[in-house]
Amino acid sequence: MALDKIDRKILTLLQKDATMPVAEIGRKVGLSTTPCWRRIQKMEEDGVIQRRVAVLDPAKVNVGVTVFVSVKTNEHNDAWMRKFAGVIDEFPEVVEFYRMSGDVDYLMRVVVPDIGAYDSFYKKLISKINLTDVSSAFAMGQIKYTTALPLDFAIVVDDDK
Amino acid sequence: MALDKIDRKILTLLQKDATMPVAEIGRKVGLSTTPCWRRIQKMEEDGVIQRRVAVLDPAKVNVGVTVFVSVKTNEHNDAWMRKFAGVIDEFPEVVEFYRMSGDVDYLMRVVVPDIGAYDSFYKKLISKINLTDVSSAFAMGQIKYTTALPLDFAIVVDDDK
DNA sequence: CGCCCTTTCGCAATATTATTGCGCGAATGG
DNA sequence: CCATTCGCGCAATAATATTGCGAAAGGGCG
Repeated sequence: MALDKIDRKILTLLQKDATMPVAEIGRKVGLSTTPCWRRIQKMEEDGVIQRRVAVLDPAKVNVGVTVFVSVKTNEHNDAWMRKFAGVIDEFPEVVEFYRMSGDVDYLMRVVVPDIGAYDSFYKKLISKINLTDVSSAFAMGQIKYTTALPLDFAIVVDDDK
Repeated sequence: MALDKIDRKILTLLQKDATMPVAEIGRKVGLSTTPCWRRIQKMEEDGVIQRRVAVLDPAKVNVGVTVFVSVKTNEHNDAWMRKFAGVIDEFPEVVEFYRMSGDVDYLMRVVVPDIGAYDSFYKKLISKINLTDVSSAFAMGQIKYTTALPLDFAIVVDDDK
C-alpha cells in the first residue's frame, strides 16, 4: 500500500480536480494512460482514494455560516457515544464530528444559513439528546478550506525518483 | 441561480459520488441524459458546483490525527490577517482555517501523523509568525466527516414537485 | 380561449474518455 | 546468467460525455 512519487503526484492532481482525463494525468506525471489508470484503480481498491465527490459552494446553497459546537458531558461510556453519534448522523448540517481529548468531549462543525437557523438546529439537537454543557463559537469567515490532505507523510518505499 | 427539486436531487447524488454517469443520474431523477447534463453544466457555470475532487483516506496517507488549534492575537488589523492567511496557506497540513468571533480569534484544523509531527508543525508555525496565544486540542477520533452540504436551505422557486 | 414566445425536454449522431488484451523490456532474485 | 515478476505502452474496444436539432410544456397577452 506504499506510494511512490508518481502515485503521490497522481493523488495531488486528483485531489485538486478529479475530472482530469487519465491521459492528461499520465502526461503530467510522465506515464502513458494505461499504467496511470492502473495505479489509480489500485489506489481505489486499496481505499487510499475513498471516493470522488462534487464540492459545492456553501454560500450558493445558503449555508454560509459555520458554527463550532463544543460539548461536555458526564456520560463517558461507549453506549452513550454511539447514541450521540446516531443522533448527529441525522443532522445533515453537522458536517464534522470529533471525539476530543482534554477540556471538551466532543466538537462538531455545523453549517447553516444564519444565526436563526443555528438556533433551530440547537433546539432540535438538545431535544433529541441530553447534553450537559454546550458551547457555540461562530466563524466570521472561512479563510481556508480544502479537502486535499498533505501527502508529505505518506508511507514510501521507492523515493529515489 | 435558484434550484428546484431535481437540481437538488442531482446535487445530492453528486455530493456522494461524482463518478456516476449522467445517464444514471438522469434515470434516478426522472430525466433523460441531455437535460440532466445541461443542468449539471449550468450549476458548474453558476459556481454552485465548485469542483470535483478525490477524497482520500486520512489513515492511508498517514495523517490520522486531527488537531484543532485556537489562536488569540493582539493584532486585529486586516494586514496582519492577510499575512497570517499567507503563512497558513503554505502549510498543507492545515486543511481548514477560520476567523472566529468571541473568545478565540482564529481556529484551524490540522492533520498530522502523530503528536511528534504536530510538534514539528507547531514549531515551524510559530517561527514564521508571532502568535500571542495558541492552544491545541487533539481529536481522539473522527466520528463523522462529510464534504456534502445540506441542501435543505437552498433557495427554491419551484417547489411544487 | 387561443396564440406566441420562452423554456425545457428527448432522440440520435458525434467526440472524448475509460477500459481491456497483449506483448515488450527492465528490475529482481536465485 | 537465466528465469520469473513487475510495470510499461500500444492499439483495439467499450462506455460515457457532448452537441445539434426538433418537439412538447408552461406562461403571458391579445
